Amino acid sequence: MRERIVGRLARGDQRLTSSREALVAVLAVSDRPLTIPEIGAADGGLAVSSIYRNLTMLEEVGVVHRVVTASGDFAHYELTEDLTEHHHHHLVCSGCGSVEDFEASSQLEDSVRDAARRIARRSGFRIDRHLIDLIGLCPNCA
Amino acid sequence: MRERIVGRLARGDQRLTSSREALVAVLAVSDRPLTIPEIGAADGGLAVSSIYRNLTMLEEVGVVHRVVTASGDFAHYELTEDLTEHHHHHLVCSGCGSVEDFEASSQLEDSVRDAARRIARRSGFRIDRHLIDLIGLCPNCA
DNA sequence: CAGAGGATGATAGTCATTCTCAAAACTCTG
DNA sequence: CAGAGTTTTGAGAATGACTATCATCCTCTG
Ligand SMILES: [Zn+2]
Ligand SMILES: [Zn+2]
Ligand SMILES: [Zn+2]
Ligand SMILES: [Zn+2]
Repeated sequence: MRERIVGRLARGDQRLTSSREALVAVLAVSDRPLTIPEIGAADGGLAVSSIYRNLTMLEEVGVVHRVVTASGDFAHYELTEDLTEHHHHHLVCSGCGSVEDFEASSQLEDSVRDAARRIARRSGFRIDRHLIDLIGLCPNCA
Repeated sequence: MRERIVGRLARGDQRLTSSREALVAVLAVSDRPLTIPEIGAADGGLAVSSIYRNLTMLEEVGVVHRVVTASGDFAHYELTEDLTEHHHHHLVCSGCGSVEDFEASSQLEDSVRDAARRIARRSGFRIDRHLIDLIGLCPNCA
C-alpha cells in the first residue's frame, strides 16, 4: 500500500513527505470520508493551507478522492478505491452533512454497469465511474 | 403544472411573480439542469441576486432542485421530479462540468430501492431519495 | 389615491478553497 | 560537515460562488 502510494506520487514527480504520510494515515484509519477540519484535528500540527495543498495534489496523482455533497459545505476526503480495493458508495445526511460508506449488492452494481454501457453508446460520453448516494437524515438529525 | 407551482408557493406564503414564472419557464423548456449563468442568459433582464434568491426560495418550497457536482463550480438547477413526473439521473462531464439527464432501467431503480431499504434498517438513517451519477468525459472534452 | 407588504437589484459580506511568497527543511555534492 | 540548490511548509491574502442587506419599486387593498 505504501509502495503503491509512493509509486503514484513518483509518476507525478512528487515525494511522500512526512506531512503527506500523516494525511494518508489519518484517512487509512477512518471508515468514512473526513472533512478538512476533521483531518486537521486528527493530525494535529499541520497548517490548513498545507492540508488543502497536499490533498489537492494527492487527488491529482490518484491517491485520494474528493467527495462533494453540498455546496458551501466542507468537502470530504477518502483514499481512492483502487488503493483500498473496496468499491463502495455513500450514505449522506442532508441535515449535518456527515457521510458514511456502504457496499452495494452485486445486483445493483451490475445494473449500474449495464446502464453505463448503454448510456455511453447512446450519448458518446466516455464513462469513468459511477456514484450512488442514498440521501436522508442520520439518527442524530432525524 | 402552473397550478401545482402556485400551490406550493402558497404553502410557503409566497407568490408566483413574473420573475419566478420566467425562471420556471426557462427550466421547464430545458432537457437538462442549467447553471445560474445559463439561466441568466436565457432569461435576459433579471439581476443575478434575484436569480439566486428566487431559486433558493423555489427550492425551499419544492419547485426546484439544486444539483451540486463539483465544489467551486456553478450549481445546476432543474424542476423537481414530482412536478415533471419524470424520475431521472445525471450524466456528468468531469471536464467542463456539464450535466445531462438519463433515465435508469426499472431493474436499476428496483435495486437501488432495495439497497435503500436494507441500509435504512441497518443504519437508522431515514432515506429520502437516491442519486445515481455516471461520471466521465463528454464528446467535446474527450 | 394612500399606504402596507412584499419583491427587486446593486452592493457588501461570507466562507470554503486556492494562491503567494518568505522562511524552513530537505537533498546532494564535494 | 558545509553550503548551494531545490522542495515543502505556513501565514496570510486573494478568489469566487453564494448570501445578506437595504433602499427603491410593485402590487395589492380599502
Ligand atoms: Zn445528520
Ligand atoms: Zn458501485
Ligand atoms: Zn465536457
Ligand atoms: Zn432513480
